[in-house]
Amino acid sequence: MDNTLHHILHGCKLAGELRANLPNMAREPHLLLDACKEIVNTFNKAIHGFISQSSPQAPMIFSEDFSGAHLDLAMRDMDLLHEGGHSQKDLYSALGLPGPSFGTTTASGYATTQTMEAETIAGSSITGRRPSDPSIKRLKQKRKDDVGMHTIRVPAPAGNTEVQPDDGFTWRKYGQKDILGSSFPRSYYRCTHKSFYGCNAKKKVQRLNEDPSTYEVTYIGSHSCKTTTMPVGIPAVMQMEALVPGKADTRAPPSNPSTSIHLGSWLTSNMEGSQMGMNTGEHAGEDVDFLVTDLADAMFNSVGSGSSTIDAIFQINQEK
DNA sequence: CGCATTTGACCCCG
DNA sequence: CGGGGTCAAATGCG
Repeated sequence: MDNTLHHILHGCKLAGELRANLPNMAREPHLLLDACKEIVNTFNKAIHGFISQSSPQAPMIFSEDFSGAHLDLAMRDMDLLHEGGHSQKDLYSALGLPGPSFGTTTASGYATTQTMEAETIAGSSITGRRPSDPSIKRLKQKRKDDVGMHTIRVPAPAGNTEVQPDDGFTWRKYGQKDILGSSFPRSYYRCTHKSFYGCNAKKKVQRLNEDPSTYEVTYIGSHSCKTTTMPVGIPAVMQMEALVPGKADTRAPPSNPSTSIHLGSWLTSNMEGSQMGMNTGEHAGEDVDFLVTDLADAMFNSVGSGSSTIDAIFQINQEK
């Protein structure tokens, strides 16, 4: 286990270094690729450590989905982002990966956050409360135990900081609350399709004190409805622009305000989504689910002083 | 008319 | 006991 942890820590370190050098390496795609490759290899070593320790099913989720389909998507979008960039096959061969059949798109992966615990789903959200009937009590709320919470920071759309950013899902507001220590109220949303599909995805949107043009969005639960207004093949979270807190100068130029990628969130959401797709209800993959998420977060969010953003590097060519 | 938002009250947890 | 999360009636809007 020590060895596995060492690999993870090393991978985090490499990711941190990569992050620090991103502005420079952006002009050198092959260096970027090498750095990514090394990080992947390091985490792969960690994965192999887990393979030897945990159930045989769990690593399959990681190795297939992460190394295959998700890199496929990542590279597909990198190609979109980076005109004249490497072909996907080149990238795959450079990474030493077999690569999936090109031309197909992974349809999964639109869930925004990790899986909400079944207990939570069955518990707090449906239970109504009638003041006239004190015998009816709401089931216990879950608060601190919010497994599957994921927070990102999203800038307000250019031109109007009053408008909250759209993440591609349809949300229905169900509450607003003044929060202590915050000059802006917090809004509570749940998936519009909750009633139809039992989709238990929720989010909280909080405008930041220190930067009113930035919203902190906390996603809770996962979308089971898979409904999004975004084009097929582009994860909804990718439509949002994430910020490096306190580093406004690393932001993308304002010409393309809403088309950059928060890769950490994207990885998280994609891996989570595919995990949902293939997990048939057994709990064997749970640990790995968290592992995958944590690794992604570690690589792109937790390392260093803040979240990482790739929009400082690449710009999407909007509408071709 | 149906759906979304607003808003005050309720309830749980720390 | 207070803050945060949720409910649901009232209201708004297309």
